[in-house]
Order: sequence, then structure tokens, then C-alpha cells
Amino acid sequence: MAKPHELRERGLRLTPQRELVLAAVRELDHATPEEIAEKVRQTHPGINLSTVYRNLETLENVGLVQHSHLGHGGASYHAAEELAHLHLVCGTCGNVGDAPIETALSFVNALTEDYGFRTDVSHFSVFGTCSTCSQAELS
Amino acid sequence: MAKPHELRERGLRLTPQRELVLAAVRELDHATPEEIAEKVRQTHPGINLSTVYRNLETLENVGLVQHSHLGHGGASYHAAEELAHLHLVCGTCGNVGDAPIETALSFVNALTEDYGFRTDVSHFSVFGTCSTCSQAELS
DNA sequence: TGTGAACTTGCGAATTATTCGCAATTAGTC
DNA sequence: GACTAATTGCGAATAATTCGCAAGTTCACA
Repeated sequence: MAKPHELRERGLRLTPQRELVLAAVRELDHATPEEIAEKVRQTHPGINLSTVYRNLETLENVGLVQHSHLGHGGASYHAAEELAHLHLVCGTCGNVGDAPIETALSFVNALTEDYGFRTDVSHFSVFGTCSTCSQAELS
Repeated sequence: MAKPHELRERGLRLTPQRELVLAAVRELDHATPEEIAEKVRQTHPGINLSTVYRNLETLENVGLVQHSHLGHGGASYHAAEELAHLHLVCGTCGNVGDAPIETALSFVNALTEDYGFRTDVSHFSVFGTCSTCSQAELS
């Protein structure tokens, strides 16, 4: 569970729902709002989906969680303190693989130098085909 | 307008709607289904949004158009023959800038070598902050 | 040139994901 | 303990996309 003071410190009230949402985000990783609600319901059955959405937004505003756009549209949330990494999204099987941000370092730097574009690596998704699906295609 | 045979060649029937959707995608670039429908309505007022969606899917299946995920969720369509480039999506102002795929070449190669992940550059979006918005933040 | 089967379209309804308004409840302050 | 503002639950409202189905079209072939 989230430590009380980390929420209070950021000017947020402490509610069981909010703590549970944050805890669920940390535990699940790359979870959709629906999945997060599901998780929270294990402890707090009555939580409303709106409450989950609102808390995710609030927690994101104070920098405790972040979202990224993986597959199709739906946002996916993860804890902000989690080590940033790249998301390799397979368009065929839908799996999301990880790679260290260092892999993209020179690419990110090139964008900054050439275009003044500051890439937000944590929001960054790479679409393609994973090795498993690539091999399956050949057979 | 799309040349008849390029649709027939791919086993598709030739309908005014289909031709117009393809033409609109080519003309607009990075357009949402809604925008494409809007464009088509200039010539064919009655076209239904479902028809636009279905044709985009069909045209994508035969490789004439492609979609990518830029900002928030909504898909954006462009012609397949268009020169592939990277999309630099600014999270602050929403603008979509372009950069040549070469910028990402070594990055893409690294992913292939290290993870067997074949990156689909045309589906690839880079989130961040554009130079204009970066400068605005400082003031 | 007809004809028929298969493909498409239009339309409205169904889904899905997300947001909003509002009254009731609750957390934090004094 | 009482007050104020933040938060929740709930149901309705949106927005984006998909689906079912009947009517209309396209194309292959006679």
C-alpha cells in the first residue's frame, strides 16, 4: 500500500480508494484503468470506475503515475518511479516487451539536436513485430 | 482520384465511396476517419461514417493505406506509398512534426539485433515536447 | 446485354472507453 | 467535535468505433 505521507506531501487527501489505486498501479504495471479497478476491487469491492479514472488523473498530475499509449488507443498506467524503459509493442500478438532507454539514447539525442524535440521516453512506444511472431510468419 | 485498376488489381470492387476514401487519404495525410469522411462529403455528401471506417480497414488490408497512433488513441491514416517518416508528436500543443526515418536507423537496427524486434517505422510515434513548446516553458 | 452471387452501402443500434453533473460522504483543519 | 473543501458513487452524457441487416451495386459469365 502507498505510504500515507507520499500522498499528503503532494497536497492530496488520503482516501482508501486513492491509496489502493496507487498500490494497484505499482503492483500491476502497464495496466489499463479497467484492470486497475479490477485489482482494487479485491480489497475494496465497491470502487467506481469513475473514481479510478479520476484518481489516475490526479496521481498523474502530481507525478506519481504516468500513462503511455501502447497498442490500440487505451492508455496504460505505470508508477512514475519505475525505471523508465522502452515499450516494444508487437502488433501481431499484442505483447509488450521492454528494452532499456539507453538503446534509444543516440536517437533521442539526434532528435534534440536536429529538431529541438525533447523526447519523453516514458511515453514512447515502439510498434513492430516481436521475434516470436517474426519467426511464426516464416513457417 | 484513385486509378481504377489499382483497386481492382488487389481484388477490390470499385465503388465511388472506396475511390473517394482512398483519394481523401492521399490528399489529407495524417487524417482521422472523421476528417476523411468530411473530405469525401465534399464530393459525395451522403457517405456514411461506417463506410469510411470499413473502407479504411479494407484499404489497409490490401496495403494501400496505413494507420498510426499519434496523440490520444484516435488512429490517423495516410497513404502507404507516402514516404515513410517519423512522427514527432508534441504532448503540449498536439502538433505532429516529421523527421526522416534515417534518424532512427541505428536505433531500429539495435532493436533487431538485441531483441529480434522488427520495428515498423511507419507505425512509430515519438512523444515529447516540440521546440516551440520547450521554449515557451522557459519563459 | 442480361442475370445472379458476392460484395458494399446506409442506417440505426450496440459497444467500449471516458467524462460529467450532482448529491451524499469523508478527510483534514481549527 | 464542527466546518469546509475535496472526494466518492452513481447514472447519464459523450465520443469513437463496430455490428447486424436489408437494400443496392459491382463484376463475372453466359
